[in-house]
Amino acid sequence: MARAKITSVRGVKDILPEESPRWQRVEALARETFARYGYSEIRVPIFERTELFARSIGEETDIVNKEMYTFDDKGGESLTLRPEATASMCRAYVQHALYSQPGVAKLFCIGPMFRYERPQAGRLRQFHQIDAEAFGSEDPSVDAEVIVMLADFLSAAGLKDLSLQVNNLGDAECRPAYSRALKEYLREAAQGLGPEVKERAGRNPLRFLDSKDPDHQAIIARAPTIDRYWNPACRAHLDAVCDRLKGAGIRYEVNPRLVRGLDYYCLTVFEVTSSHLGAQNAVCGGGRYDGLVEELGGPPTPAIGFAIGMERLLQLTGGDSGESAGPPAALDAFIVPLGGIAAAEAFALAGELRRGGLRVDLSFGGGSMKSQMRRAGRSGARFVLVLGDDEIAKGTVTLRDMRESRQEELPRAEILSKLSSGV
RNA sequence: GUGGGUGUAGCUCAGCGGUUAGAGCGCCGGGUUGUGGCCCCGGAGGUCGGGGGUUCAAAUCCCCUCACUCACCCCA
Repeated sequence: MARAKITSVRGVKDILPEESPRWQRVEALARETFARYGYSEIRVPIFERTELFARSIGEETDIVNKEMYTFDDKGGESLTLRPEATASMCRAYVQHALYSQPGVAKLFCIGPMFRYERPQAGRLRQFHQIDAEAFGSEDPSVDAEVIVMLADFLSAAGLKDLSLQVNNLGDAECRPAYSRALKEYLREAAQGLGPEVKERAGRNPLRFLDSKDPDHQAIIARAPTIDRYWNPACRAHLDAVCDRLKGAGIRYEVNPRLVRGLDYYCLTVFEVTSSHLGAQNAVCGGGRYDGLVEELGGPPTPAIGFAIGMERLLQLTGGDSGESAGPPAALDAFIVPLGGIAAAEAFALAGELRRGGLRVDLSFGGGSMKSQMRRAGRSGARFVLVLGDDEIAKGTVTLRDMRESRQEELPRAEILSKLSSGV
């Protein structure tokens, strides 16, 4: 009898009716908040040419090396499900010449991302991000505004116990010097570690600072930090950002060991973490990427943005257990037909009431009065409309108030106005 | 890709070598010729994740495998 069940793919989740209202609330809050800062929504495709991600995120990153969902379409072209949104937004910015519009282009995008990783707490293969990007200004005030908007949104979402860390990764002038110094230090310090670790430390030394391995912590703690290598411009940029943040009353911490996993970041980077999330504790990460737009064939365009992890954010609101909020949308009325003729009448009545703006459901499949009333009770509707032979003969409907356990018989023509007036 | 934990009803779990595998919740029906919730009664629902082995006998012990989960790498 039962055929083999087809289950969802590893690392992806259904968002069930009882939880989707929470998603909608968060998305609405993001739209409202970002609009107050002058941001407009852009919706970009969830797949792009593989080349786009390879070129923007960086050939040496884990995302490009091992985490992309890449496939050839029927025309033989290599496409990839987006692992992040920034690259697509830059592509769209260039493709549609949004740089020719005046001022800073402020865009946001909400949707699913895909990375082929082993799932764990707070990490899925399909996950969702709220992404905001500001193109066209290198003013540190824009950096600060982006962070203030983020903080505004997170606090409106009700998140507490968050930690905001800020750093400056340097520019084309001072970063290479730091990178060299760190590489040299690691060559010595990482002697006793495995070949794989040493190889990685040599190829991308900054990323080593991100390691959680307890054995690495001592090495990281003694490693040179970038703050000693900042040139005056970078230092001034960070100071200006911090100044604005202080002015806005934002609590933050400068962490000279904060790095990001994508190659395109420069200057300002930041991360928001929570202590209530487990190992994957970043709710949001972001930073400046002044070279990326040009790299993708656009004019030299400074830009900065961030990505918020929706699943992680939602895990921090309303508790993990999640109060089940009952039916998705409370019904105004539930119709119980008794008998075969009544079914057609009930169907028509439901239509009238719905066109009148009410939320109405009805009992399908017949059954005894008792079982249909049970359905009515569980529907959560305040009012039940009973439509049986008696009522049809008289042209009436029995209106029962489920909360008060009272009922009255009304002419059918009066039902809509009666319910619309809210009892 | 690597390591640990867990897989028994829709859900949460008990049973851990011995007749036909259980509970609570949920679901369906009945207790009222046309009235929900509370209560009472009844019912449906399980290849005990899958495969192999040990044994007179396996949900229970062993091996393999798959899934879920947590952690590493890395990131939202």
